[in-house]
Amino acid sequence: MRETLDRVLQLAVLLNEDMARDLERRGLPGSRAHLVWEIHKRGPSTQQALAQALRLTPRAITGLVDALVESGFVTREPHPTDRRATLVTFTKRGGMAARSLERDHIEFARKLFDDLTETTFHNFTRGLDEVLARLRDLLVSN
Amino acid sequence: MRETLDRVLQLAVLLNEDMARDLERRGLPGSRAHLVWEIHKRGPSTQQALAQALRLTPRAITGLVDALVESGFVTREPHPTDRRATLVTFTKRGGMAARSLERDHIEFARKLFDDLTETTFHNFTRGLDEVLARLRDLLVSN
DNA sequence: TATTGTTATACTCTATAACTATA
DNA sequence: TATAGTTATAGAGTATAACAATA
Repeated sequence: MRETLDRVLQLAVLLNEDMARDLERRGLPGSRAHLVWEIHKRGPSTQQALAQALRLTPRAITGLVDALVESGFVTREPHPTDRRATLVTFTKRGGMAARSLERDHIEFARKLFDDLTETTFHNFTRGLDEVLARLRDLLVSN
Repeated sequence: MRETLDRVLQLAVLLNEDMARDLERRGLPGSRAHLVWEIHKRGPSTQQALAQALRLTPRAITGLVDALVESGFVTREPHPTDRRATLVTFTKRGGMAARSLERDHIEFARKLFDDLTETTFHNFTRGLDEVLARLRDLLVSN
């Protein structure tokens, strides 16, 4: 079991490094990509909403949004009904970047799993589901 | 396939968060634990060797070792034949911490996989191996 | 000359606390 | 009063570059 856990951890490390390198090439180092991904999933969002979704402080979001504004991925638009709030919104460039992330994410999944037989893939997915459920249990009762 | 990749990524995130929280409780926040783990695997090591193993700059290792010396996990011992180098070496406390990490790592693997039937576990491990091999291929030819 | 580790400096990401404008 | 976001400040982790001691 220890060997299997070690392999899961190594898979996590390698995926992480690979994605980080890829994102850096796109001009979206580190956490900025998470923010782009979140806006892609949610649409234009207040900074509060983003802070909660990413479990960061509002201050951290301010810094990330500043960086993404500067690099031209998003703009701060006025909230239509609450003048305290801003809606972080994709520019054309930001929207294109997000859609490109999504496409390449799917393409990457295909490359990663395409070699597996249908049975192996199915069994892997099944085991993964059980492990994930078990981990969630462990975290709740931690 | 996209759903399976998403689950792998979520497993990575959850494992990461869980381990980070656990390590912080032991007084080994963030990267210091990686360094302790590496010294545990390698035995007393020069900072150069640690820099290469963790793929960090020598300067980063200096900072991590400083922190571990200050918190009493390691000492810098003179290298027996090379007076430029130091051997980063566990104190009693550091050695105990490393062995405790190892024990809990194994215990965690048991908790995570114990519910799976033998067949499910075997199939999961097998799929994991293939995915890991495939990912290594992709990284080489990136 | 090359290598080991350090000092000096800077950047990113994160946090807490105090503040402004609005609700 | 409470909420959205900012300014001010601090700490961890990382990097590059220049340097001292040693090989």
